[in-house]
Amino acid sequence: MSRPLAHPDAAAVTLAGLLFALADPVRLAIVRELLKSQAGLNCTETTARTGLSMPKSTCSQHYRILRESGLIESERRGTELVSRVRTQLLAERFPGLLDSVLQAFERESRAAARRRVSRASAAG
Amino acid sequence: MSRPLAHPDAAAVTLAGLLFALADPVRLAIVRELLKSQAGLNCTETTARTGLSMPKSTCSQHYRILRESGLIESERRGTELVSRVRTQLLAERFPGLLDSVLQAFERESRAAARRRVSRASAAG
DNA sequence: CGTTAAAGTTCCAAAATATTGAACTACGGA
DNA sequence: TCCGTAGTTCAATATTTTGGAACTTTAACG
Repeated sequence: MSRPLAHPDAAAVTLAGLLFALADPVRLAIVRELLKSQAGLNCTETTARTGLSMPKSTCSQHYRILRESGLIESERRGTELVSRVRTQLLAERFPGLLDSVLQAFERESRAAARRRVSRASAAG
Repeated sequence: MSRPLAHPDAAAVTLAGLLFALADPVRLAIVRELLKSQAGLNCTETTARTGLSMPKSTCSQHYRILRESGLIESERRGTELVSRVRTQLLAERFPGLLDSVLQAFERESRAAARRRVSRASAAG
């Protein structure tokens, strides 16, 4: 568990960094899951909830990238590392950005769900 | 200049694809430059205007990724390939997304400009 | 027509990144 | 103190990106 966790301040958060962090489907899913639970989640829980399966080392890497981009902040609680989305900082630095990405995500999810339904009714 | 250009339709445009395409600083700069010129630009012009220097093969690759993500459409005009941002399709598929990304880009550019100015006045 | 030039594309090797198993560190019980 | 749990780091492997060279296509010029 080693080194102290580095959290960039508002000025150090870059658009390129955020887009890079969000551009990975796994990380986008993690962010979304973190937003759903305002208490924060650890790596293991997130993996479980998103239904993604990945080794701990990969999860750890993704969290590091999310943290270093400024998207999330993490805090040690005993043996685990609990993370939350830095909504306030993000809203301040790039108002509307995270919202619109998540809105797009939801929009896409809804469309996918509709397609599943219509396929099922066509088949049945 | 070989194969016919493939342009995904609205339904085939995915958030992951768009974020991936936008997450590269070079591609983000290209998109921004394309938006500034509503007539469309070719690879060579874009490289010149953005001030980026890259070989043709790299430029071609970036354009292909932008095209396949649905961000831009390209049309052959003689020997060159002219591209435009598919603003309408994007607004339809993911309303507000591109806008907020570009707004964030401008915001960041302005902040960087301010920093340059204040550094210069501190030094002078 | 041939030739030449311009603009991109394709190919492929090298460079850069990402993934992941294994070893390791930290913490909290029993 | 010894175990088990949660994460991190390391190093090897796998994947992706970059860019030079060769190639294709179109146009312009004799």
